[in-house]
Amino acid sequence: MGQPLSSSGNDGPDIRILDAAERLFMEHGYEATSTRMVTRDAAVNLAAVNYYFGSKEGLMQAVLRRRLDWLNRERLHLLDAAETEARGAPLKPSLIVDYFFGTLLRMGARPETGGQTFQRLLGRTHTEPAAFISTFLASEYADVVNRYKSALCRALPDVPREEIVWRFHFMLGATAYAITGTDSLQLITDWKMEEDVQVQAQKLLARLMSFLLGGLRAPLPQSRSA
Amino acid sequence: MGQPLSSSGNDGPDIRILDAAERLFMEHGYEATSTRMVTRDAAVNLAAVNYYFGSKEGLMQAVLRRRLDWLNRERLHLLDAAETEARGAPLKPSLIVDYFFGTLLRMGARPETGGQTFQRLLGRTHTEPAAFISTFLASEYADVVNRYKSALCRALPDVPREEIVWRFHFMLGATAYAITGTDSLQLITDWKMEEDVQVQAQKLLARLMSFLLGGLRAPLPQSRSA
DNA sequence: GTATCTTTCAAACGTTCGTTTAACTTCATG
DNA sequence: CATGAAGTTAAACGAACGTTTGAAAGATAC
Repeated sequence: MGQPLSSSGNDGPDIRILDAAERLFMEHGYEATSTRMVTRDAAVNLAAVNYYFGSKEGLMQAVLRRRLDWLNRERLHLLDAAETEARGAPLKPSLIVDYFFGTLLRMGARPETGGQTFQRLLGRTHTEPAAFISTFLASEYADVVNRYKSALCRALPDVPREEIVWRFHFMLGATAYAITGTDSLQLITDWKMEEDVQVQAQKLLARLMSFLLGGLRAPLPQSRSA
Repeated sequence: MGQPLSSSGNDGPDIRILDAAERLFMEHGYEATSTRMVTRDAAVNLAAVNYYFGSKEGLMQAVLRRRLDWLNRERLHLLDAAETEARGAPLKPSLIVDYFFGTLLRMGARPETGGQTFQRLLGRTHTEPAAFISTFLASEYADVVNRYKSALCRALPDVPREEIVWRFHFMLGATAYAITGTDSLQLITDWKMEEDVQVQAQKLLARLMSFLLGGLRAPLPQSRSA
C-alpha cells in the first residue's frame, strides 16, 4: 500500500486536510473553496496547506491523486488479467465497459476509497475550467485511456477508430454527469431514502451499463444525409 | 422578438457586457471570472455590471436567460407542432430526442444564437456548484423537461417511467459533456481544422444522435442478478 | 542536556474581489 | 434654456483571498 486510503478519524494532519478538501471541493468546486475553509474543517492551522502541499493547486492535485492512482491501477490490472486470459482474442465490449466504468461506480459504494464524495468530485472535476486540472487529469489518464481505446477497437473491429473515440467520449460524459449527482434540473426526484448507498450504487451501475452498451453498439450514423 | 440575440458590434453597453460575460464565463467558469475582466473586455466602466444587472449573479442569470429562453421556447414549439400533427398518437423516440438535443446542437452552428460559445457555457453550467445556478436552471427547464419526459413515456410504453427519467439523465450528461468540448482527457485529438463549424456540428450531431438513441432503446437492466 | 530537525502557531503580507458612492456628463422633453 | 431622468465615471469601501514569515513548541539523536 503506497499511501493511506482511509480516514479512520485519528489520522495525521495531512490526511485530515485531504479529507476536508475532498468534501469541500466536491461541494463548492475548486475556485469557491478557500484554504481557510479547508483548514477550519480539518482543525489545523491556516499555514498547514502550504506546509504540506505547497499551494492550493498542490492540494487539489493531491486530493485527486490519492484516489485516481488506485482507480487507474485497478483498471489496468483488470484489463491486463482479462487480456492475458483471452490469449490475444478480443474481449467482450461489455467486459471492457464494466472494467472502466464499473470499477469507478463500485468504488463509490466503498467508504474506504472515498465513497460517493470522491465520485462526485471526480465527475465535477472533468469539467473544471482551470488549466492545471485539465493538464493533471490528462497525465493521470493517458495510459489507461489508450489501453482501453485499443481494447475497444479490437472488440469492435467493424467500428472505425474515430467512432470508438467519440463513443468513449459520450460514455464518459454520461458517467461523469451521473456520478456527480448534482441534478441541477431535478430530473431524479424519487431517491429511495431507505436504501443504503450500496444498493443505490448497484442499481445505478446496472442502469448506466445498459445505457452505455446500447450507445456503444448503436448502428453507425450514415455519413451522407440531409 | 423579445430581446436581441445578435452582437453586431455596435450594440449598447448591456449587450456588450452580455457578450463578454458569455465568453469569459465559458472559458474560466463563473467563480474564476471577475467583474473587472468582464467590464474590461466589454469596454465599459467597472460599475456597469451592477448598474445594468444588479450583481454578478444577476449578470450570470441574464447571460443564460438570453439564450435559454429562446432554446426552450423552440423546443416546446417543435414538440407542440409534432403532437398536434400526430393527433394523440405517440411520437417516434428519434424525433423527440432530435427536438430536444438536436435543437441545442444546431443552435451551436449559428453565430446569431451565440454559436459554440453559449453551447460550451451551457454544458459547463450544468455542473456549476453554485446554488443559485442550480435553482435558476431548474426553473428554466421545469416545463420543457416535464413535457419531454411525458412524450418519451408515451413513445416507449414498455419502459418504466423511472427508467425513462434515468436515461434522460444519461442523455443529458453525454450531451453536456460533448458540447463543452473541454476534452480534459484529450480523447479527441483529431479535430479537422479545415472543416468549418457547421460541418463539425453536423457530424457531432449525427454521432451523438446514434449514441443517444442506442442508449435510450437499450434492453432494460435485469433487476435481480449477481 | 544540548543540538538539530520537523511541525505548529499567530500575525501579517500584498492583492484582488464584488459592490457602493457621489460627482459628472448626456440628452430628450417641456 | 431649464429640468430631470438616464447613463457614465473615478475613487473608494470593507472583506476575503493565497501565501509568507519568524518565533514557539515538539520530537529525535547523540
